[in-house]
Amino acid sequence: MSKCEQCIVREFSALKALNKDELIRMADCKTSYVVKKGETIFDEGDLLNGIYCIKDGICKLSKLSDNGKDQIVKLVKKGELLGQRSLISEESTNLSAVAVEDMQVCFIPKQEILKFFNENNQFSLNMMKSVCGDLKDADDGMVNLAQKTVKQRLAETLLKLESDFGTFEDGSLKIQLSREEIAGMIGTATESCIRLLSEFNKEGWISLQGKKISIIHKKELQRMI
Amino acid sequence: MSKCEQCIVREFSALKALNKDELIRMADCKTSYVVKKGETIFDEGDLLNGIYCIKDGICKLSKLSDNGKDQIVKLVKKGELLGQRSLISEESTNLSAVAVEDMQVCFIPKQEILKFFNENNQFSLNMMKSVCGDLKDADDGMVNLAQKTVKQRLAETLLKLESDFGTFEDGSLKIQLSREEIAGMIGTATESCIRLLSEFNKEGWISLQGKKISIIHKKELQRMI
DNA sequence: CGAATAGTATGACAAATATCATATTTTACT
DNA sequence: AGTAAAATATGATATTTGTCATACTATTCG
Repeated sequence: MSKCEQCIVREFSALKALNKDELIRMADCKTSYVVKKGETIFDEGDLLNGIYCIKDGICKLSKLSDNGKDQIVKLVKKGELLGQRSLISEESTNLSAVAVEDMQVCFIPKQEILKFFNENNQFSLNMMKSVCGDLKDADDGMVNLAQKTVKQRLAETLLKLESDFGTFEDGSLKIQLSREEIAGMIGTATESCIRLLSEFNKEGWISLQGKKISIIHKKELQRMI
Repeated sequence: MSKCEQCIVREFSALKALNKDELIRMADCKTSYVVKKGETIFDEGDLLNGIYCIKDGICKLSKLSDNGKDQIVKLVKKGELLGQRSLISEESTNLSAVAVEDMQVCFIPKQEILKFFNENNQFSLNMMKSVCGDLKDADDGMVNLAQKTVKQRLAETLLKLESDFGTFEDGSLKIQLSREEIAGMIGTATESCIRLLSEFNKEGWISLQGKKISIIHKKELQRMI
């Protein structure tokens, strides 16, 4: 069993407030495992008995709509926690979490987290801040979905993917999503997403080579948001 | 200065966790005032120095989009708190709050709330739950905006207005919003909203008499969601 | 390696929604 | 009460976006 004390990713989440003793306790009760790309961590409606700490990789939080499309609400990456909302609300999840690339995650049981809430005020505060950050993002997301065009949302999403996940040396986005997943993020039909990507490509704003997407003229994308 | 101890609405929010001493302290430092319909409590970008407790009335939380339209993210009513997100995140607000009907609100300074966070764990937990509830609603809202038609969102919104705010004896919704505000909630153009309301009216699912809206056939509205 | 499958691309068309114009009704105000 | 202003209503039209069909390309798997 690896030690949480030595795990650097805890510094990126509410867990950074935990002291040495708490970290040892957490290491004792956590279970860590690997999630392959495409595998599900939890499904809409599941009752979670704890939260997940993402040691490596990225997953998507999404909700299946009646029309059969998967709306992606958030991408969660290394260092972030997963499942807090459900745990705090004491409800089953409203979203499912699926790995977008291979992941390493640790599961921390509910009882342990509740103890932290009770004994470590800074941990509670951190967690609150993190949820508040999500809320702000979601509110902004609503406004975008309601008031911006698909084209604007695509431009914005591409820019955000670049700033959140970075690029390889060749300039292409490190995070590789399918066209369907990008469509699910911006809330449009897959064909519309593909069409607009082609258009951006023809305009010379981005370049497409298979799944690799590179932003060529960031300014042009920013201008249209 | 009225006593928070005797104010019933505190039971409906995170404030219910406060003990007698804390309530007395809060009563001491709070300021209560009246907000007339249409008046602004705070504006996008304002730095809040505390939170608001709504003693009576309803306000809308909205964000102005570049296209000049106001997207309504949430309606906040009697008993709820306002401004927590901004206070916890220590950021300026991303939303503005405007009274939809005459209101009575109390302002509680930041320092006091922070003290409660530090000394009253149940208060923190309650606050967290409330923010998590907002997050769930926002996530659901995103999926609706992205995946449902304007017609479906209008039907859903009407049903939600009825269940959240109730009806008068004549069956009309207690909360009275302008067509523009309803359009701002469902994320569409005012004309589209008016047109669909007319259509629902002609179908006999709702009835319109000026600003008064009554749901006649709830089942039909539910069926189309 | 080659077939099967999933993913990507594009055209043609349909449906949903926004925009603009204008009429009508309601509300606010002196 | 009477007028100005705002809100509501509706038609005509343009634009955006979705859907369906089909082709092409990449990937997987025996």
